[in-house]
Amino acid sequence: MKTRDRILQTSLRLFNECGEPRITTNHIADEMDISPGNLYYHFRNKDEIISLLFQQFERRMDAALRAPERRVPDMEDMWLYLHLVFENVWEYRFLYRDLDNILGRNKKLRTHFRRILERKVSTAATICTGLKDAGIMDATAEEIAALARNIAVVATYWLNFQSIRASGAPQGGDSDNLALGVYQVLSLVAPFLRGEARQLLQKLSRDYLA
Amino acid sequence: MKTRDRILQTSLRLFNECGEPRITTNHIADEMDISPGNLYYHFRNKDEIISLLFQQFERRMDAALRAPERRVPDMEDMWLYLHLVFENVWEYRFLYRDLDNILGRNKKLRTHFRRILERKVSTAATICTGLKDAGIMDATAEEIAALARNIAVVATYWLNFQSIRASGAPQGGDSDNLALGVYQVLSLVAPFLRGEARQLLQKLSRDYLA
DNA sequence: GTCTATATAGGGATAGAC
DNA sequence: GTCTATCCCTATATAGAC
Repeated sequence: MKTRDRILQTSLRLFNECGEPRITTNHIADEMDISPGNLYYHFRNKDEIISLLFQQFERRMDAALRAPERRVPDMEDMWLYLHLVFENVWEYRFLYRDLDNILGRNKKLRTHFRRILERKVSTAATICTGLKDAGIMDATAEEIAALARNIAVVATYWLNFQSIRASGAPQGGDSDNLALGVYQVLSLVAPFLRGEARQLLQKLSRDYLA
Repeated sequence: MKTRDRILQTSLRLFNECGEPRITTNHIADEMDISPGNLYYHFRNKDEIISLLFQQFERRMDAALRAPERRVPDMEDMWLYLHLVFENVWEYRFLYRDLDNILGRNKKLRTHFRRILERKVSTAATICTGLKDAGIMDATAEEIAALARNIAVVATYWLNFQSIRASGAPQGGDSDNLALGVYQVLSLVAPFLRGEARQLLQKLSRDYLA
C-alpha cells in the first residue's frame, strides 16, 4: 500500500482512538515508523490530512443519505438509513468528538458538514412523510418536522453521549452502542406508527438488542 | 470585584465565545489588562480555572435536576426542568463545545459529568413516570426508559446541533435556539400524552415559539 | 498583588542530503 | 520517496523585582 494511503489510514485510526487534537504529525509518523519529513512530503500540513479524511466521510455519508430516494420509503428504509448513518459516524467518530474545534478551523468543512446535517434532517423527514403516505404513520406535518430534527440530533450525537456515559463501565462494547443508537432513534418514530407497525417494531427491537 | 473572580468571569466569557482550546492563559490576561504572571498568582494552571468553572456549572445543574423531587411531577415540572437545563448548558456552553477534549484531560471532571448525564436521564424518567401515574401520560416502562435517554441526548446536544446548522445563517438569535430546544424536547414527550394534555402542549408550544 | 523577564517544552513545518 | 537536522512559533509556567 502506498505511503500516502497508509498515512490517511493511520491518522484516522489514531484520531479515532485519541482525538484529533492530541495526535500530532509526529505521532502519526512515529506510529508508522517513518520520519516527520516524509509525512510532509505527502501532505502539505495536518489540515490537508483531515480534509482528505473528511472527503471520504462525506462521500460515504452522501451515499447513505441518498439511499431512500429511489422509491416509496418504508420501515426497511428507515432501518437501513439508520444503520448506514451510525456506521459512518462510528468510523469517522474523531470528527464528532471535536466537532466545533475541527469545523472552527476550516470554513469549507463547516459548510459541508452543515449540508450533511441538513440532509440528515430532510432525509428523515422524507422517509417519515413516505411512511405517512403509506398509511403506516400518523403525524401532522409539524410533528414530522420536529421528529426529523430529533432523529438527526440523536443519530448525530448518540455515540458521543454513550461514550461519556460508558466511560469506566465494566463492559458493553461499542458495537452494542451502535445497535442501541438505532434502537433509540426507532423509539423516536415508534409512537407515531399505527398499531401493527408499532408491534412489529417492538418485536424487531427486542430481537435486535438481545 | 476581586481579581480572582474577574479571571473566572473573563475566562468563562472567552471560552464560551471562542472555545476553550483556542483561549490561552495569555489571552485571558490580555483581555483583563493584567500580566500572565498575575494570573498564575491566582491559579496554579489553566486546568484549575476550568475545574472551578466546572464546579459552578455542576452546582447549578444539580439544583436544576433536584427541582422535581419534592412532589408529584407534572408538565409544569417538565417545562421548568428543561428551561433550567438549557440555560445552564447555554451559560457553560464551552464545556459542551469541546466535551471529549476537556473531559479527556481530567478524570474527575469526566466522572462528575457522567453523573450529571445519569441524573438528566433519571430525572427525565422520574418526571415521565410521574406524568404516567397522574394519568397524563400513556407509556410502558420500556418506552419511558428510551424516552428519558432521548430527552437527555437532545437536552445535552441541541445547542451544539443548532450552532452548526445556524452558522452562516442571516438571523435567528441564540435565545431562539433555547426556546426551540425546549420545544424539541417537549415534542419528544408529546406523542405519549393523552388528548387534552397534548392539545395543551401544542398550544403552549405555538405561543412559545411565536 | 502585580509586574517584567524568562525558562521550558512541544508541535508544525522546511531544507537539503541521500 | 525518505531521512536527518533544524527552525520558528506559541503556550504553559516560574523567578524575582516592586
